[in-house]
Amino acid sequence: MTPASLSDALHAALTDAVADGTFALDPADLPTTVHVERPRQREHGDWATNIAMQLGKKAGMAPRAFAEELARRLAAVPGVSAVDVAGPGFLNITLLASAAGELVRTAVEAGAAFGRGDALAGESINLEFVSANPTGPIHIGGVRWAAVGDSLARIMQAAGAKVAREYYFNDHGGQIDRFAQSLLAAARGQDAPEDGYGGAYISEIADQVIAGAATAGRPDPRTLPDDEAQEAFRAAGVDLMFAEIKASLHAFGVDFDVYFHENSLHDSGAVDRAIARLRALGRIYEKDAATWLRTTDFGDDKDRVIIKSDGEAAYIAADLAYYLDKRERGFDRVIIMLGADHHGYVGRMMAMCAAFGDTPWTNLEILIGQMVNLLKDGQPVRMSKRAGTVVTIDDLVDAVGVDAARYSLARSSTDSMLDIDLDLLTKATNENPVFYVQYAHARTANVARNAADAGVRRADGFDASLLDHVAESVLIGALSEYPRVVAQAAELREPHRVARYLEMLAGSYHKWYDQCRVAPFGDEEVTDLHRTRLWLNDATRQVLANGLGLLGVSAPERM
RNA sequence: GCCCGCGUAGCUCAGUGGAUAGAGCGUCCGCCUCCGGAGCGGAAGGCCGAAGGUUCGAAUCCUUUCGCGGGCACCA
Repeated sequence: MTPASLSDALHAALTDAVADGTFALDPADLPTTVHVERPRQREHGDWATNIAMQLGKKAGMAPRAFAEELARRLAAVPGVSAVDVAGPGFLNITLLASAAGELVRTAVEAGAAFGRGDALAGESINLEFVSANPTGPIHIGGVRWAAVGDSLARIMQAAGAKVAREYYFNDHGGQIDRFAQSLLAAARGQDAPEDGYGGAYISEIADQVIAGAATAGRPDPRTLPDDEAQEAFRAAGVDLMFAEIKASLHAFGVDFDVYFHENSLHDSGAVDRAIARLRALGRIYEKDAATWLRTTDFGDDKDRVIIKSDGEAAYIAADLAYYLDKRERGFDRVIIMLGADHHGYVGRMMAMCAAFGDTPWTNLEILIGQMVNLLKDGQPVRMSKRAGTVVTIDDLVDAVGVDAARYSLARSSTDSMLDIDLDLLTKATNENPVFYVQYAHARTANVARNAADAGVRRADGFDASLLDHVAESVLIGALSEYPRVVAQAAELREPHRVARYLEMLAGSYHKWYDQCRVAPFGDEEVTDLHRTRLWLNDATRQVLANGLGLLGVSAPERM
């Protein structure tokens, strides 16, 4: 019996009681799903619900009386061992070991599919994340979105959604011009321009541009007239930077389905078409030689310039076209992950969405994540390219490896600022909870090996009623929560829930391991208890592997 | 000034109205005669920033307030 089937049983009991008039409620008053949760205290049973406290008053009954009646009906359900009413009206439910343990078989047999669900079935989602400017390597701030975004994509896919990962590549505009100027200056041995980029990577890329031109038999770009030279460095430099970013992300385990170039929106006329569309809808006006979008009609603080008075498209013009492009590619849900420093965009982006006739927060969803704070010796360090204190995605991976990096970035809520202490990270890797979880997985693999050596085989027997140790019912309860954790993480867009869940599951497993032996001692005879425990061991292994997979973290057989 | 996020154990952080507020790391005490001790058991450590309110019940929701971070362009 799973929490879902228990929830269904509760719902059925409520429906019956309403139908026969015991509860003076309208069927519409009943929630579609009755929420059950694992009680904090083990003595409170396997599952608990507060439904009696929610509905009692509505039915004109004392919550406890309501609970008593519901308990009576639920106790008759097969698989339910005991139902107690506690406190103000909690229903504490204990399952028969045999009923609870069936989940173990379900999990093993479902394999990699265990935990997949339909919470997001039928949704076609475009998830944009990272989208760092190609003016330098991805630094530690951007890495957070790489880890969280990719995990979110995996989780939403597990929840049944069709997801495209997308990276928006800002290869147009002033920042890129400054990047090109910086490359040119470095190539000619000059100082970086005002507001330019001065890191060591700039001269490295400049050298590569020069070398690339030589290989291709083109003239040395340094010798061209200024504007041609700058364009040569721009075109080649952006490509090189792009390749580097892509390679770094790939090494981090993150591959995008689409790398979308902003330039293409301008070149293809998509920007003009988007503006024409809005003009036809009456959302556009001209003022002070600029073209404006009336975003204040849709809740924005002020109207936004989309074509500047110098005739150039403002940044948001490309956003209009990009959003429209995504929608026209068939995505009914466009999700964009942005850092807190871009929070100011939300209002205008939602207004833009509404201006097209779409529904803000439904067709367009913007997730704001707080920034990463870099610490050294416990003190915050301001990252500066000149001071050499920039920490890139590659630095992080070199220091701690992909698993530890991804896990530590994905395990906390993006609503919270994240402190990353480099010194701590580089020397004390065992302080990362990822190893606690991975070790649990390695341990399940080891137990399985030992069991196999001792001649314990799953196929020879499974008797769920034998899983009656407290540690086993706790572990089974933990396993049974996994599908709902995945669904919830997907719906709330919160991958960290999966990580926290895995830590809890690993804890339950370690405790079980300590108390319940799987492989027989010495010449002890192999019994169904050993076999059934091997099922439980393997079910845990499967869930740990599935969960780590959603985070893009490996599940090692040995450590 | 206005908008958003966050103030929970020594540190880093979970906890989308429920029962005695949790984990990892750090500190202290135990456990290798049998599945790997990267583990387990136990202890210490909290006025959940503060004050009001909502209700059977608030770390969680509302208001106010203090502190920290971020944002308020014809930059991208």
